[in-house]
Amino acid sequence: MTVTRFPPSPTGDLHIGGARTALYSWLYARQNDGKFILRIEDTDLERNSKQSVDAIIDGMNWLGLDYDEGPIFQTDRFDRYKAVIQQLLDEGKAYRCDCTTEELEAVREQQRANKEKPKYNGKCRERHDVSVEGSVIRFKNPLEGDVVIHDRVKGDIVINNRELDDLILARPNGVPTYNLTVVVDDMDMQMTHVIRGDDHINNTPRQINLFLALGAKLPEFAHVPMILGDDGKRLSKRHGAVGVMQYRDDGFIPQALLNYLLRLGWSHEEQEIFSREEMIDLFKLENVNVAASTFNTKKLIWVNEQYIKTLAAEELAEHLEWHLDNQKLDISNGPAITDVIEAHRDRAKTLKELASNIRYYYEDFSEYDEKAAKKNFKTATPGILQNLLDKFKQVNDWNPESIESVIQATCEELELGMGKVGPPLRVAVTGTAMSPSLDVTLNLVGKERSLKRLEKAVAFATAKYAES
RNA sequence: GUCCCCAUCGUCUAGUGGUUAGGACACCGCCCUUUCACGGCGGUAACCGGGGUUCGAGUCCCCGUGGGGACGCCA
Repeated sequence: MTVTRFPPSPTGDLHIGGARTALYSWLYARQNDGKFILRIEDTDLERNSKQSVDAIIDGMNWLGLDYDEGPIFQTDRFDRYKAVIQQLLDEGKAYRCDCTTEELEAVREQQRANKEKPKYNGKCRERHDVSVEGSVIRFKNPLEGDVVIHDRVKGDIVINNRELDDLILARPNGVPTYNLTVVVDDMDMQMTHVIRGDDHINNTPRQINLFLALGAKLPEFAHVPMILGDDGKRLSKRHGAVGVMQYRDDGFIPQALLNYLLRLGWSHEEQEIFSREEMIDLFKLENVNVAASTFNTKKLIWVNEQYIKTLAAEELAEHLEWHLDNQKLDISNGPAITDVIEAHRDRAKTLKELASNIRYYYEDFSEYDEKAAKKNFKTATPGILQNLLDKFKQVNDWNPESIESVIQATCEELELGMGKVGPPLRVAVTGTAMSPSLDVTLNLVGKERSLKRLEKAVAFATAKYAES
């Protein structure tokens, strides 16, 4: 069975880069009816935090990347790691080293000065007199020969063992380190595919050597390229949104973000929008691009718009709920939210924007948009609005058609074009210069509210005209 | 510095020896229009450089150059 995993270290939020490798791993598992595991790599006791664990899980949930096992915490598996390390020690595949950090740094300094790659010099490799107290345990990496990674996206990568050094498996306090725990876990969890960022390519040959030393079956490796910020540098906090949840706050639909992330560095013919099912069905590791790609918010926004335009109104309403709540907009007193969504979905780039665009259906406004009022409330306005108001009062069946016919009637009676009547009416009823077509807008605002606002606008415009 | 990875429009990409180098985002123009949008139509814009291989290279090889990554008792 196919088994993949996503193994973040809990030192921060779930980032865009992490979200994408999680997505790829998840897709691969789902596509092959396999298992997707969430593993928390929390062996750096200093830096990891409970909040980060929660943030990562929140992010995974929001994105809908469900896992079949986990979260598994490496800190719960220390006994197992210790046993493996002991086994390596017993078999002479690992050794104790008591070199001090100062010593190590001096060696590296020297190597750098000699224009060499800094690495451990193997001083303790053949010693047998190192005391347990205060010493680390190192892996005896092979000294010669090549390690070949048969990478599913990059192709074969060859690294000579001379480039590698004896990595530390356990700190003096016995806490195991990353490369050891990853290998033990991937071995124990029978990982078939390791899909991760290509910043890990350098770790892979070391891990392969460890797998080999443990007599374990090698998983397949797939290193996906990094995501860069628009300055060409690796994506980081400086490039705007930190965690994935920031995108929720900014009004993105999780599926849209997933869609964007999928297409960033992967493609299928000329398709841009993929449903969840299509993603699972069509994703191929071999189609993942080999080069790093730049994150582009404008395209993400475009993808988001596509989802806002096409998702079922009910589903959109669910996603919108958080934003309504966040913007303190109570929609219990007003038109059905799905109707409002239908009227506004072509006009919003984000859910955040959508939420703020629809306030006037549910709440009265106290002020007109300054520019809109200035531009559209003229000396003739009170008369026009009063004419509309009188006719609207007579309408019993409040619907788009009846509203439209009133507007037409006013235009004819006053011998004015739609361009003279529509804009002031819009400002009067919505307080803004933008809304869907007037028949739809007034219908949603409702008769009672519309009349009240028209009365207020007549008064406002009259007073304003009287001033000058 | 050493090792590894990479290189097609500004950005995401298609392209696997013969194409007018295609699509998408963005940008610009036109149309639609009571506003804001949507939409429709059209346009600008790319094979990093140099050597090979070949009848023929964006595509294969080599060398540069440029970018990214790694070089931790971080993961």
